[in-house]
Amino acid sequence: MARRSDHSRDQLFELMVAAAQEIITEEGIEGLTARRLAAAVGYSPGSIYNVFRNLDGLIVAVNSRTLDRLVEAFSAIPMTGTPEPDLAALLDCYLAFEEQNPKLWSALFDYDLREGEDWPDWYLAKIGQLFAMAERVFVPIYGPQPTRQSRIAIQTFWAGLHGITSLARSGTLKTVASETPTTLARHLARTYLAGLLASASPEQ
Amino acid sequence: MARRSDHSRDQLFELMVAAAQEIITEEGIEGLTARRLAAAVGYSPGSIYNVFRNLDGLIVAVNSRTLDRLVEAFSAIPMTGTPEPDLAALLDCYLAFEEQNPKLWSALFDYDLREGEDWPDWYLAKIGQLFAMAERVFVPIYGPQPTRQSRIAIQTFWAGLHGITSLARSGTLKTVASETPTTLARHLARTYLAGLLASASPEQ
DNA sequence: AGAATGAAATGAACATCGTTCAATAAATAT
DNA sequence: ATATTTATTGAACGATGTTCATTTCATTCT
Repeated sequence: MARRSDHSRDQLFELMVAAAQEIITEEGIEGLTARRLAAAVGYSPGSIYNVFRNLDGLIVAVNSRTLDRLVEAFSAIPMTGTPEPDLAALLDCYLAFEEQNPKLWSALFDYDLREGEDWPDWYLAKIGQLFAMAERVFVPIYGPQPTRQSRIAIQTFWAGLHGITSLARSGTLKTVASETPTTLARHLARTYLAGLLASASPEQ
Repeated sequence: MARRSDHSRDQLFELMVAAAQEIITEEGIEGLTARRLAAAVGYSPGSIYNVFRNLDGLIVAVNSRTLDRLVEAFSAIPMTGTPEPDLAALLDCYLAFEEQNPKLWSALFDYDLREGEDWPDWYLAKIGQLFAMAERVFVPIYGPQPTRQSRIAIQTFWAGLHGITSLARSGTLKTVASETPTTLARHLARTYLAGLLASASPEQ
């Protein structure tokens, strides 16, 4: 039993990423095991390692596609030029995406690579794209060229947002916070932006 | 070989939590395995399950102690009554604690219980204590009684802070952000507080 | 056509892991 | 001294990710 050539290497890659995505979508990343994926694609466990260095490589591939979809969703948001509604729109898009893809989202942000593995550079660059999209919100404040201040602003806001949603996911927030993540996130957006405008105003 | 009675149940609990804490401190939570811990305390793997329902129970116990130390550190901060320096002091304490206990911190905030397990109520109550300590910062703004607004404020700020440090830990921030987590955290503290004061000011 | 080559696919094997539980031995009660 | 209780064990179970010698097919060469 060998050398079937039912699929090319590229087809096999596609097949496995698609199957992995489906498993994660339905059962979460804990459901993704080598034997389970092998059964799903009709190959043996060993074959996975002909295509990916290890399971982390597969997860990187799945996450990469999720990131692509997120970038796409972000880029579809028109900027009005007024920071408040633009930030709100970005926020709503972010929260909606997370709500519609909870398990894929967890794989994206709650999963740590095994010891010794690192996110590849092209993967991190993709996250950079996400920030570039988001940074458009601050153009009215900092101008069209990204500056140190505008980068700090978007990174801080996004990290803050990530904190709210990740604590909500882990269940920590639920018992400590009386409000929904969405409420907290909107509050953060409004308040943080107000603070930015206050700091960037002529008086100071 | 059985029934040694070298230690009482309580002593055994103490022994195991201490050993687990040491292992986590040095090698992180991945280093904590049943056989490894058993060897460290001089008992068999099975004995762990006479004291704890499973390894998650042990991790809860270790985290609980870390939380106690954090609450203690928080309560040692004197409040001046001016939000800006008070929030800065709280922030510095938080960041210093994390820096001094990186692996214990990860066990506290980066670890998810296995499927089916939940953080016990008394554990979540301890996290509530932490918030109560932090909420003191906003007394000058919202008054001595916790209100919906003051709770939203501290939860949002803390979640935001958590987001910055957790992204930094996972390595995501490093490649995307040009600034250190401390810089972003201080920026968040200043800006968010400015936003709060602007929103709470008479004009609006 | 037939033999040689090369690559794709396998699946048993290895070293782990958390957890269980019948067996055992020591402490205690009778 | 005997019986009872109970703490402790460690082998066993079913998982896990990963490896790699072996197998088998498709291709190429003669």
